[in-house]
Amino acid sequence: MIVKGARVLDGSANAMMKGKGTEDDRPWQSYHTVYTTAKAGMELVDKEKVQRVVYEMSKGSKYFQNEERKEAFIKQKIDNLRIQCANLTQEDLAHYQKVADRRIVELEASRDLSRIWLHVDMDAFYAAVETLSNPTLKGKPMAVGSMSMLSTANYEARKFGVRAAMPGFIARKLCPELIFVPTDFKKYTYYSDLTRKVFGRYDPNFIAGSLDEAYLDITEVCRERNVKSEEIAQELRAGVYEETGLTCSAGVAPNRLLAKVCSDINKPNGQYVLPNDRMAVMTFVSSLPIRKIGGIGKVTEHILKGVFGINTCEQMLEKSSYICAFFSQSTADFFCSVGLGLGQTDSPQVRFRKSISSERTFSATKDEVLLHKKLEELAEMLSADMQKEGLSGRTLTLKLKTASFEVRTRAVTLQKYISSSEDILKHAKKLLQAELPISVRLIGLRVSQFNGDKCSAKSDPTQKTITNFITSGDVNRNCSSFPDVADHDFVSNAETDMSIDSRQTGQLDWRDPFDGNYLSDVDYQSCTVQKSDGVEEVSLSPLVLPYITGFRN
DNA sequence: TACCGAAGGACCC
DNA sequence: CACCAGGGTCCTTCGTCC
Repeated sequence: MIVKGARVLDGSANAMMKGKGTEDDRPWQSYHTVYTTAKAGMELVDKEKVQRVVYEMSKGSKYFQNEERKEAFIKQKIDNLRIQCANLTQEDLAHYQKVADRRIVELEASRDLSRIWLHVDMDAFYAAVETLSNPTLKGKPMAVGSMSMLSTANYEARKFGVRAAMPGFIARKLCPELIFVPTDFKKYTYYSDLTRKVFGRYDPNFIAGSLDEAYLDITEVCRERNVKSEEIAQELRAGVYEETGLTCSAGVAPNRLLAKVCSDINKPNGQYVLPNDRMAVMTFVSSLPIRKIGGIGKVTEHILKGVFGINTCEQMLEKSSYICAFFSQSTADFFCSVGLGLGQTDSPQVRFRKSISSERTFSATKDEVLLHKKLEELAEMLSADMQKEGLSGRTLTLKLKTASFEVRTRAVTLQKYISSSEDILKHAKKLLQAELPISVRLIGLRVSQFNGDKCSAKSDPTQKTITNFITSGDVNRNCSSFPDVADHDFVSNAETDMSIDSRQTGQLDWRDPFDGNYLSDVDYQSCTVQKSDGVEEVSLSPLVLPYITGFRN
């Protein structure tokens, strides 16, 4: 009965896009890839056609089959969550509503509208650089990358539906005229450095997100020069153009998460300013699709949409009781803060790399001699990179991608720190040996647990333990289950700083256990145990129904 | 129970 | 002709040891 209900829901959720029973006559509509969602410069693309071509080119391949497998897995997860959702009682809901409301009040209290953040994003960076060094490319559809994968495409190519993360052979099908240019990181780094010189004029401590984007705290420049953020953005973009001949887009907002969203709005060669005003932020966020938020990708979008009907950031708040019921606290915090339009506003920290790796794809083989040779090459490449960076580490991870695209990792942690190719190879061989025989299309090696990055936990386990027990997870909240440049930190800055700081200095000043946050954390815990008089009440703690839980059965 | 290591994923560019 | 990268970050779960 309930299951049936869930199916009905399933149908209606997709009905908006699919109409009834299109599964058979238009199968491509259900094949979603990361690169089929609209991007800047793709408004006029015949999406239906692109979908169809991508599907036709992919159908039946090993890659495709693996995608189907993963898709099925997620679909099942969604179904399960739906059922659990339907089983929530009124009391449960009332309880979680209270939890959510309290949390939202706390998050709201942490809102900081005192800083002005600017996010710069170069327009089709790699492609633009290549065009700069080869002007004959101007006006022609071109993409940077290879037949197997594209890093980016210029705007002419995007008109055909060609875009980053799309395999080249599919792109060529969409646009037979497409010119392929191999990637040349040296070139991009050179231009990236030029842009960064400009960024430094406005915020010497800017955060470089990648070669082509950065976050600047322009609060001080605006104040000192008594100019509006809009003018700073304008001037900065002009400066970048002057220094490099490249265009970029900018977004200005009270925090980094929103600034990033804003820089995408008037791309390319444009900017958008979201004023430091609570109402403006709430209005902005109310209609904003969750997928625009950094950290919410294809899967999370599917789940939130499919299970709770959440499409916009505002709906994160409307459904906050469900969110608190089904997700871990850090994840729930992130989602709610998205609904409030909160994001990081603190000053940048120096972040240290935590791992170094290299991996290579080749045509699938199970030839052990060949595999061994690949492994040896990788060990040498990795070792060379490590020497260059002066790194040594004690955890070695072997990564394999099977001929059927399944990814496996196997790791060992050694007593001593290693960096020589001999050491790496020696242990890598053992890891590989244990997996043979196997047919793989990719091998990778990664070293982590570097010498010198004291893991904070070791220094003072006791203190952490206690704090952790009470605050349950705030310590790692650095980024809820969503990686990336730490955009979604919504909670007070001191906390985040800690987890990052402690890592680099090794000498931590654990933040005082006092800021020991929020009663609500206690609440989260207590609701697990709540009414444990009747022993079987293990039910609905958010900790019991975790987010990405494997549901093996 | 607390930690940590290992394995698997989601996401980003 | 050809059939989907590579370099990272972080989160979550699980098993084992104490």
